[in-house]
Amino acid sequence: MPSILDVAKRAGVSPTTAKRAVRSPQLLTAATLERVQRAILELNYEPDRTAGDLRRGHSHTIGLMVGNIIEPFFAQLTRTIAKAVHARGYALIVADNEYESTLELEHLRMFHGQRVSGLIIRSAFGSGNLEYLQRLHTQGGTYILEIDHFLHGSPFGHIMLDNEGGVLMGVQYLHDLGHRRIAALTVYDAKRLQDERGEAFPKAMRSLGLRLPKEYQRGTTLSEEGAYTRTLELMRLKEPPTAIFAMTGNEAAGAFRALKELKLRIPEEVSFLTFDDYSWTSLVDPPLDVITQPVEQMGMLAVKTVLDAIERRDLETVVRQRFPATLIRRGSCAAPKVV
Amino acid sequence: MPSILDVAKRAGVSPTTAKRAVRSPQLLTAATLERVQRAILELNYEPDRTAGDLRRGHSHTIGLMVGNIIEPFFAQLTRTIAKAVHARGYALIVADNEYESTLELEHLRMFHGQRVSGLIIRSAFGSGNLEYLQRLHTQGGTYILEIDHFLHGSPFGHIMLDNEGGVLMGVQYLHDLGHRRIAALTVYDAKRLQDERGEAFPKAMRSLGLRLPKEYQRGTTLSEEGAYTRTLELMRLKEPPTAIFAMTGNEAAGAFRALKELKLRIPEEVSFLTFDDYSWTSLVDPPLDVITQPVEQMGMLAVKTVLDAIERRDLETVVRQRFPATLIRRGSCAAPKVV
DNA sequence: GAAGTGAATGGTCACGTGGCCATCTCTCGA
DNA sequence: TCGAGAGATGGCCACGTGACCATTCACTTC
Repeated sequence: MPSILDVAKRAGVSPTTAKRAVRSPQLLTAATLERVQRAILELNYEPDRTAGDLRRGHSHTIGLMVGNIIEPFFAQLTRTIAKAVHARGYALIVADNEYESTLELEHLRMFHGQRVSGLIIRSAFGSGNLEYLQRLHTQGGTYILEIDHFLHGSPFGHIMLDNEGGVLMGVQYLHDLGHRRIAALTVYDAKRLQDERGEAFPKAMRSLGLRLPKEYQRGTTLSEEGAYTRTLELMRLKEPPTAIFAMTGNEAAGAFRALKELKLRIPEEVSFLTFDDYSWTSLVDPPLDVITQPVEQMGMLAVKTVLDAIERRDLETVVRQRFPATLIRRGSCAAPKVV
Repeated sequence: MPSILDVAKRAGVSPTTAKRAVRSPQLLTAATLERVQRAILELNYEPDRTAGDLRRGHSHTIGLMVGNIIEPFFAQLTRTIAKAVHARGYALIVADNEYESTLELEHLRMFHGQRVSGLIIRSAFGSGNLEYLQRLHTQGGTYILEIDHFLHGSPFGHIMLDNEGGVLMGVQYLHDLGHRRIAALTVYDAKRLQDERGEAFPKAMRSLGLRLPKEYQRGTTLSEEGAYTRTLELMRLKEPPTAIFAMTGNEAAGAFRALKELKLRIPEEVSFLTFDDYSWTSLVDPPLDVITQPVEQMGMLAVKTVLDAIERRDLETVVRQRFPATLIRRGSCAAPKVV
């Protein structure tokens, strides 16, 4: 693999001059510049970034840790972030933690070993790795930004949806349609799991004066399977909810499957509302009412924040930004049947 | 950021001894080993891979280039590959080419700059970057493996679906149900675009003695929008097809939307078959018959192939493997109406 | 007790780059 | 003719590691 030394030799100039053809061409004579550039082309020389990064003590690499790349939310986020990162000349290393802090720690070690200069992370549940992240920041000089979620007591910046506002908007929407028995597919030990939507739901219900029956309050695992099972249970209660509110797109798939299996007509027999506008939500029958996040905006701001901080060499700036949720109505929610 | 020198100093041993605690602990006395390990813990030392890679002349990084991370096929592939790559101690850098060779070239340059030791690539259309890939292989020592598609004249290995077999299986299935007027959503200048499914479809039709009317042969762009428009056109012909066969999951979404808008009942009025089993395909009404790919197997074999070759330092082995497609019947295809 | 042996530890250099300082050459004015 | 100054080019070292060779030391063997 040719190095700048080979280029220099071929062009008949010193290594320093050859380097300048790449990094500060204005310092060279047109003739010299051209000679070096020809040598670069002939040899297909491409600077070795790892060597440069080693010398400069700061890499051109960003780490991205998501929950699960397959979930469309993260896929979209990854894509936006990859694009923005590449546009500024950095490389993106990705990993997913499967919401598991043990696995996450392994990946954090890998990121550390690769000396990423920035890290955008959707943390696993539990604050177990906060200490490691802090060391990565303090000792490792890595700029860290949380996205979609943040750890309790985290000193880092974050970019998130206004979850509380989104949940309230959803509950309000259902309430205004006339629903009183609303069940959410969410976690009810939300404090422990630091799940904002889970915390916001009972609050929103209370603020609208709605009761939350005990039997509605069994939590799910936020998975498709969990939502499927829970929805079956809910709809078989003596007093089933008149509206189901899924807190993630994953859950929506499971819940929708359950409602289909029960042959319940939406929205005539039960209204259905979910977070996340996935491609299928407008294809099913009826198309679903959804609460969406501005994923692209969030991803782009994340990259800008991280790269600006790195390039300013300012690791201390903390950016905390909330984006508003948007409700899209398509017809899966309606006034409940009068009983 | 602490280096192995700091560890050595703290443990009161030479740098060489300290390194051995990390790389070949069996050479050290239990006492020495423990002293060094304590120092490592106290300093949170993590070896700098970029430095090691520079010295060894071979990085612990793999590049993955996909078409578009948002497409579930690629999302799933990325996840499988990321997992397998991490399991063997490598990092994964991802990029998507948006099927555009100009954009792809930029990303290839980035991969080259990062000195990835392996590259798994779903090439963009057109063979424009083949030369660059060959140089990356020959001069750069990068092991290259194509996935899902391969460039005409490519000297590299590839891992792919048996596209011809899959298309034939689909057409045969529809034929056996009694369909004679089958339209595919595909490209018809398949040779130029090197699209195997597009090439296989007319062949499969001929082999079963089926006519392919001229007006069925307008190509699509393999996009959701393209499939939507084309499906509307097809179903408005004087002699519309009795079955629609979408060649990608993307197209399926567009086509399904079009059929829904036309209020055509599936499968009573038109049968619908598609490649790719995406999460929504079983949620819509009716659930769709699909032809699936063993994405996980493909991803895992890809990683094994690439990493084995790298670790054997054998760049010349070429692996070419086809995986069979599977047909899943759910009820979107049935015998055509007798007219 | 000297030489031999093997285990344990230490020293040195190169990988390709970026940053810094040094040198060379040419022009121009006095 | 000479010196100043600027423009152009060159030399050298460090980043943190891996590879290789060198050294030390305790212990065995005759």
